[in-house]
Amino acid sequence: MQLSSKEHLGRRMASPPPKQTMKERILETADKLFYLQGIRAIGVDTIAAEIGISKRTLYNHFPSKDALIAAYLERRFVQPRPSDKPPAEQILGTFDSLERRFASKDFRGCPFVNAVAEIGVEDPSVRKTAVKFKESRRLWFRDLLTQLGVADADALATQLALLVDGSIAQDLVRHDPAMARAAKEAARVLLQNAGVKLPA
Amino acid sequence: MQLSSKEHLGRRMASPPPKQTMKERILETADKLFYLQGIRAIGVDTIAAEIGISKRTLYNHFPSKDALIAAYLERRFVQPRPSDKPPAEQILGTFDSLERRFASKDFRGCPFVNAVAEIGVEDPSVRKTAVKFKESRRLWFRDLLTQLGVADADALATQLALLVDGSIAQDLVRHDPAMARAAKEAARVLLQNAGVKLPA
DNA sequence: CTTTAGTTACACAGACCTGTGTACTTAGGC
DNA sequence: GCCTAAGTACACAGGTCTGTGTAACTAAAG
Repeated sequence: MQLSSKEHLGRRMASPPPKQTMKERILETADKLFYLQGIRAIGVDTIAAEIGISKRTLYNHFPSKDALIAAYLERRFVQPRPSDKPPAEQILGTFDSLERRFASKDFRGCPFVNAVAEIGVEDPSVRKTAVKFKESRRLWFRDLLTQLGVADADALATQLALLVDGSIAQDLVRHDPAMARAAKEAARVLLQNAGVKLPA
Repeated sequence: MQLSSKEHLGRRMASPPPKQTMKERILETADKLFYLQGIRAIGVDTIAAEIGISKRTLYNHFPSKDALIAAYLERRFVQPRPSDKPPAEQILGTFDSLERRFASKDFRGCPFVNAVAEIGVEDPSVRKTAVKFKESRRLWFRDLLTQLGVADADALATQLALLVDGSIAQDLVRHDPAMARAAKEAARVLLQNAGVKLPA
């Protein structure tokens, strides 16, 4: 079950490959379990056991489960990388990548929305992180729409964000990647209606 | 704290006003607490205490918490009543009523989506109920669109459902009724694009 | 009045969970 | 060879949760 003696990661800054820090190993495993099975469903013992470390070690890196949850959500927060593709293509590509993620059996909805549903009432910081994430994606849309010369880029960005979250929620319950295609078609109509010329 | 001696409901079929059956009282309270605070966050003790009954009584009406959860979700499943308003008005009215619900401080997202996020992994029946609900609303949209003579009513119904769930998810994290208005505007564009003539 | 169904009060088993305390081991750095 | 930092093993306190067992009570119906 545990293979702790076989590998000794966790040293600081070995010359070229620092491999993976213990903190990162914990976060990686917590991410997998929290996301796939739910934050409340997973105890710290389960996370430690999955890595093969003692619970004590986990608590030496994170003062509490709440801190681990916060770190999990912060780590999920990734900005989309700037791309040199045409803006319209980037926007519509969002729904293609959603469709790919929906097709995976490991997709379980939006981690931020799920976290709010699970513990949003008793931990307000979770909701704040979720808002930050939602807003960052909305602004990403808005920036691309502005590049396209769309008049009311702000309003349209919100609408596109609705389609993204709608398809995610629908896929969470239906497990149907077609939800991403439906969202893409709707997005296409909204973009065309705003005067954006779309390829093919 | 408990006022059990003051009221003695729970008799069977008194002539005109059966008032409220014990089972219904339990379900009503479970609904409030499960929805507002989360299924996992609320224990059966809390529900019993809130009504002022003993835990034993609760378990005499529901064999397990899982059964209570299932009944809670079934009870949340309400079909929209048939209306004589014009179909387009009914469709857009959906978003107005969403906006009203968002404005309430007691709105906490879609109970079915939340339930799937909370316990969907370990209780597959929850997801099945959620699918049933989502599909019933989609079909309600589809029927109205068919009445409007929309060609691909099925696809458009799916897209409208995405907007509904998207605005609910966004409001869950943002607490912003404007999400409903944004969804309504998007719906308007999609309907017009499908050839539906809209008032005002 | 007696029977019966529903309820209450309360204890408790068994599980699980977060977080801590403690003594031991291991591996580098100097 | 010694020191220090990190991890391990393991017990345990204190809390919560689901579900059950039991004896007493209450009210309605016959």
